[in-house]
Amino acid sequence: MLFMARTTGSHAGITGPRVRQAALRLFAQKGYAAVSMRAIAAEVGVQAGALYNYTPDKESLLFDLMRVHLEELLAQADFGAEADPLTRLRQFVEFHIRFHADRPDEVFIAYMELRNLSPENFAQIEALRRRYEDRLETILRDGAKQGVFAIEDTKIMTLAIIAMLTGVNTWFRSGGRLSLDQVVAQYWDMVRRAVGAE
Amino acid sequence: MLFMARTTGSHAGITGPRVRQAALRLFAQKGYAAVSMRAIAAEVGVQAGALYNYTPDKESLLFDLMRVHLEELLAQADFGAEADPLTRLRQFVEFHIRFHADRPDEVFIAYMELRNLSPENFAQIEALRRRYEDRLETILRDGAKQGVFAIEDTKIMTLAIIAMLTGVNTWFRSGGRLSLDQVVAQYWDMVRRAVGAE
DNA sequence: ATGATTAATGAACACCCGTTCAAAAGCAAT
DNA sequence: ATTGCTTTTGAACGGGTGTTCATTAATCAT
Repeated sequence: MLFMARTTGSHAGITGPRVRQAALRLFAQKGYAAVSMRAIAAEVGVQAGALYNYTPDKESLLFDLMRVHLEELLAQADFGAEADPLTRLRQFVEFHIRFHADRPDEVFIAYMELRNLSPENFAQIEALRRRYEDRLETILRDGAKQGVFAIEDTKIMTLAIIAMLTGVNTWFRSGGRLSLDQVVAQYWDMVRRAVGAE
Repeated sequence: MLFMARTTGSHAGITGPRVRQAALRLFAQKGYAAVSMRAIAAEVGVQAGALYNYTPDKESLLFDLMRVHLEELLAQADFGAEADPLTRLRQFVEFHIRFHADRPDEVFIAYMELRNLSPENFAQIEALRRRYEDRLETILRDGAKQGVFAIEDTKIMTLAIIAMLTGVNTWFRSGGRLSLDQVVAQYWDMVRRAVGAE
């Protein structure tokens, strides 16, 4: 029993993920404040009370969605410090666009629903986001130091690039006029020029 | 009585703007769905019922704030077609940053609360925004045609530039490390490079 | 089959929502 | 002081909110 997995009496293993998935979809579609716990429960097919087997409260549902999203972002955003800055910047641009295009709902929530977090949770999410921004800024600083980039202020450049890249999510639709490959190529052109490379 | 309590009768000319101002502030701070009509009324200093002398319903309050904001944006965003594209692009960048920095609440609402509009109102706001984007795209197309800019896809470049410039609002604070003049100068550098000018 | 454990129900709690409207209160002109 | 008009009140409407919890149902180990 001590080493036995918790298989006893539950489709909790099924309901739990379904709750998070329903919350993600509804939060992204209607906004956190406009989605009731009863609406989430209805989407899952249970009563509202059952949700509290999987989350202590509504805000934790939102917070966990954001936290997991940003932790995945950080886990995958690894651009080895051995490569040259231009290569690492290209990797960053491609990674950012593809990662975000794959998760439109998570991205939307993580940017739009920050107001609904408690100050403590807000600080945690902001810290994760800051760590991601630092990955890019490190690349830019390395490139500037080596004379590969011509950048006046790496902090501004960092925020400008991320804003530009994240903006793709507001209009890109798979199956539209442009393939994601084309989008990546064009944004890489713009970023490369903006940092003054070549 | 040393302090006159708020009285009734003939304050419409004052109350109306105060309602819109309170709604703007609260919507930007807490989000549309999280702000009650009673909260807006409390900010103004009246009862909730009085608000309905100034708006038919809550959504119209939001819609009018967005509409007026975008109409002002369009009214001021006039870059004469006689100047050369590079000058007009510089004017656009400077105008966009300054106009948006002056109205953080309006900008925030107009980007974040679109979900809370009815389909008809949403379409109207989107049309206004599209007209603004077209002002920039016209500049980019003119410049590309004259060979002043090297742009593969003007539509993408338009959206990328606007996303980059609007991103300033997420971090710029008056009295911070950088003056608005410096911000304008740096973003102009980035945009000029991105479009391949010079 | 029994007992233990877990998950889900459904009702209840206290409170908040947007909106309406008759009544009251203020103002300006007579 | 009275009349006509505008503005606000305050209560009410029907319904929705997040959350709790005793009860019931479902599952698994023995």
